[in-house]
Amino acid sequence: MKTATKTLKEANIIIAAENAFRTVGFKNAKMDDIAAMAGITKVTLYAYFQSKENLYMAITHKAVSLLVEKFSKIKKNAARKSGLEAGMQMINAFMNFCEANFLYSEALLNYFSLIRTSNKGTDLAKLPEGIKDSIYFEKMQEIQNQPFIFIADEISRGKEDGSVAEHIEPMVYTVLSWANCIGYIKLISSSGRHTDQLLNVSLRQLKDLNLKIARDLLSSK
Amino acid sequence: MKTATKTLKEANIIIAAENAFRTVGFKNAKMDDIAAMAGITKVTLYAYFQSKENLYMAITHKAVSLLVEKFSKIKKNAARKSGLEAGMQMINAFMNFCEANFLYSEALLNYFSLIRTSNKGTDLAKLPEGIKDSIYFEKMQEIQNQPFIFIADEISRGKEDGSVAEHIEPMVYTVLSWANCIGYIKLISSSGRHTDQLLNVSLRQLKDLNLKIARDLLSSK
Amino acid sequence: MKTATKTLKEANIIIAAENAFRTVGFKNAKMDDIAAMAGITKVTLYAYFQSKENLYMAITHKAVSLLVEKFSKIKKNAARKSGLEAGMQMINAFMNFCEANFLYSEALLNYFSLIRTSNKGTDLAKLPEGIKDSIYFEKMQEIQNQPFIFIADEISRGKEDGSVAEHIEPMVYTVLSWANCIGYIKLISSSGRHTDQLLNVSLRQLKDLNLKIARDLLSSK
Amino acid sequence: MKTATKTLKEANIIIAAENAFRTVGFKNAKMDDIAAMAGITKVTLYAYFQSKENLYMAITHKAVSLLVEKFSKIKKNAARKSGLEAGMQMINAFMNFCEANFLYSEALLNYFSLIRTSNKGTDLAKLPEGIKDSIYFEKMQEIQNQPFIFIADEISRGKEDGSVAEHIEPMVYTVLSWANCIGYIKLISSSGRHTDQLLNVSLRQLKDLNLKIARDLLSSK
DNA sequence: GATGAATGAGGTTTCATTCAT
DNA sequence: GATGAATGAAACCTCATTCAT
Repeated sequence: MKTATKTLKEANIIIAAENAFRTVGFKNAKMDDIAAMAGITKVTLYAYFQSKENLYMAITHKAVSLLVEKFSKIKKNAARKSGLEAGMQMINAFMNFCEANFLYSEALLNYFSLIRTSNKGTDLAKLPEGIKDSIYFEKMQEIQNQPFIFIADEISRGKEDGSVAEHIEPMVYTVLSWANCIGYIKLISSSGRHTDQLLNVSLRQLKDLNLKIARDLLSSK
Repeated sequence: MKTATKTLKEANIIIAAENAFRTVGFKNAKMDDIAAMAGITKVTLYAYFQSKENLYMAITHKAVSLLVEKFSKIKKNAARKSGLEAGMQMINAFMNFCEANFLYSEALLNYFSLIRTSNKGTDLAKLPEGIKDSIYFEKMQEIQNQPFIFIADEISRGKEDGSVAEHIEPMVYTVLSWANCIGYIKLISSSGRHTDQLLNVSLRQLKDLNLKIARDLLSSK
Repeated sequence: MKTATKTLKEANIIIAAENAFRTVGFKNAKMDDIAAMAGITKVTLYAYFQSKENLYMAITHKAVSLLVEKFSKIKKNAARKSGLEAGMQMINAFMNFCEANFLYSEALLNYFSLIRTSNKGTDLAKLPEGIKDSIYFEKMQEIQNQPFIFIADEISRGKEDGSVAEHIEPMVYTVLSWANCIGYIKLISSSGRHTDQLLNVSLRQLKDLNLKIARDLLSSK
Repeated sequence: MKTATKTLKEANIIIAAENAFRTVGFKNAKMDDIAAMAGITKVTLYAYFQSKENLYMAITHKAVSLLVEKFSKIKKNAARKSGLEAGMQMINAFMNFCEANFLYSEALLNYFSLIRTSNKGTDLAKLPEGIKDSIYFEKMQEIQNQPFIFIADEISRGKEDGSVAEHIEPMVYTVLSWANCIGYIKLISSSGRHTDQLLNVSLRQLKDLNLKIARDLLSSK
């Protein structure tokens, strides 16, 4: 099959899988159903993705790719803005991205847990079956740091253009911001019942506060 | 059976399950093995915990209980300290607790995802099998907010004793701090490879920074 | 416990078991329920009857005992009637007994199957667990032939008093009659749907015919 | 799978099950073992037969089918013989069939008990689990009367050709004969110990007598 | 003996994954 | 590559039976 066709088919399958996982969760989603939704057979599904885990990993990879793409666009469009602005835009974009795509944000977090689990010692032996030789797990390891680098780069630029304070270590604050975003995301994920309230706290307020703090931290003299 | 005995046996089983989950992960852990480790039969295991999911939920409940217990002690011991100090101790304790107990912190986060999943609409229909009518899921819903309340209470007290700034809304900053902690925890969980480095960032540095920011935020005039 | 009390308790339990078996069948009846119906604990139930099979065997024993009792009465009351009359009364009584007590008739037949199953070779090794050392199985073996003997005795007497033909071998015709009864019982047991019709055959007609044939056979010169 | 292949595989499984049931009895036979004997997995076994009960019902169905087949052949071969002869051949064949196949005859009788049990009221609610929606139970209901019809047909023909007496109602005497056979079968099933003696009665003698009586009844003017 | 808890054995089910055609 | 059938692993369940107190 020509690569183009193949890529298209893969994309289709991934979309079907996303729908399945989003609707009933990873565990409850059945490979049979995913295949049916993608209009193919289960065996064909396995021809493309060698395991359910790998399929999920493909979604994870897609999520990071999409995020990197967003960051890339921001970088391009914000070339004339300050490093601080560009960085803040990325952080904001990350939060929006996660809010808009619960599945993707869960996939991201799951990936983090995964590499922790697999590294109790130093080897990858403990990786769940289906991940071991997952091609998408390989791919993930290649790009997992890219989003961080995008933000750190802007912070560095900000230090040069004066929008970011001197004493800021780019990667430290990148990771810090990233962590704040993740925490926010994880928390709001538990507020499904009341879409904009958590313990009587307005999520919008929380988000704005989070962004404001990040900005203050970076620019504070 | 006397309640005391029963509770004791449950605790034993939970410990066995924790070991299993910690060692091989939730999915790979076998009910048979857990039962064997607890020195009982699989059937007896099912008599106590009606499903694997419920067993995991019991661990989640234990995790929150332990955390609440810690907070409670801090509250008692810090009666003569400022509200700010007490609150910061709790936040610090939360981070330490999660760092020390990866299983517990994962259980906590998993719980958050779960209640999100179950609330797409308004009903609990989408809950995975085994969670429905899980007694520990019930129990969780009763205590899930307690840790937040502990911290918010201290912040409130801090406003009265002047250690916390006037404009601080206790629950907003509680949730914010909580989110920061979670983000930190989630990130460090992915640093298994290099136990104290993540993207060349020192985790200790990150933690201290996180705490410093929280303290500054709360006390800033 | 005094024997009288014990016997009473046993009888109570057997009645409870009969109800259970009659209502939901042997397999579906639960020892727990039987115990509850008898107003005792399951463990106490086991103290009296060592297994479910043995309990069923006790019912079988009761059934045969009741039948023997009936035959005994008939023998006593028909002392002045001919041997043919007495024998026919017994055969008739057997049919009525089985019709009135589906559970008893099934128990009887089941016993027959059982001793066949256990005798593939020459030993009792293949007996189902719970029968092996069943005290009621022992007892059954002692009385299993009694009903036959009662009938055969009357036929013998009939040969003497001239009501039964000379050439009739008592036990052969006893067994033959017995077989006819069993067949009739077994067949009507499948007519539950239409309580008095089987393949458009009136059961009363069938029964009368059966009796008439038996009588003709025995008395035919 | 092609129907032919499927039927073949089913037949294989049934043979394995027959062996298991014959050897250790229905209750003691394990689905795992039956599967192993059939050279498949337990799961596959369940894919073909949805429950142990259904598997047994399939055997019952096979038994009736085989019997009907025998009757069909007799009918064909005895086209030039009298109705009486043909009918007697069928009755004889039935006895031989049951004698030769204890498992089949037990299955037949069990089926009779079953439909009685299920018809206490008017619904099928009381059927043991695994029988409800059993496809072979359905099938059984379709063919359960066929053997009777075969015999009744021959008796009818006998009335026309004069070999059977005028006053004989075909179905009444069919059922009567059938009952006699069943009774005989059931009795000999309990004679396992002494393969040709029961209460000192020769089984062969009993059988011949049974057949003679049937013939006399049908042909008696 | 009575009680509640535990056990052992095996039936049933669900799926991810693989095989054979 | 596509298809239907099969597999393996483990969850889940029901009960008769037994243990410990």
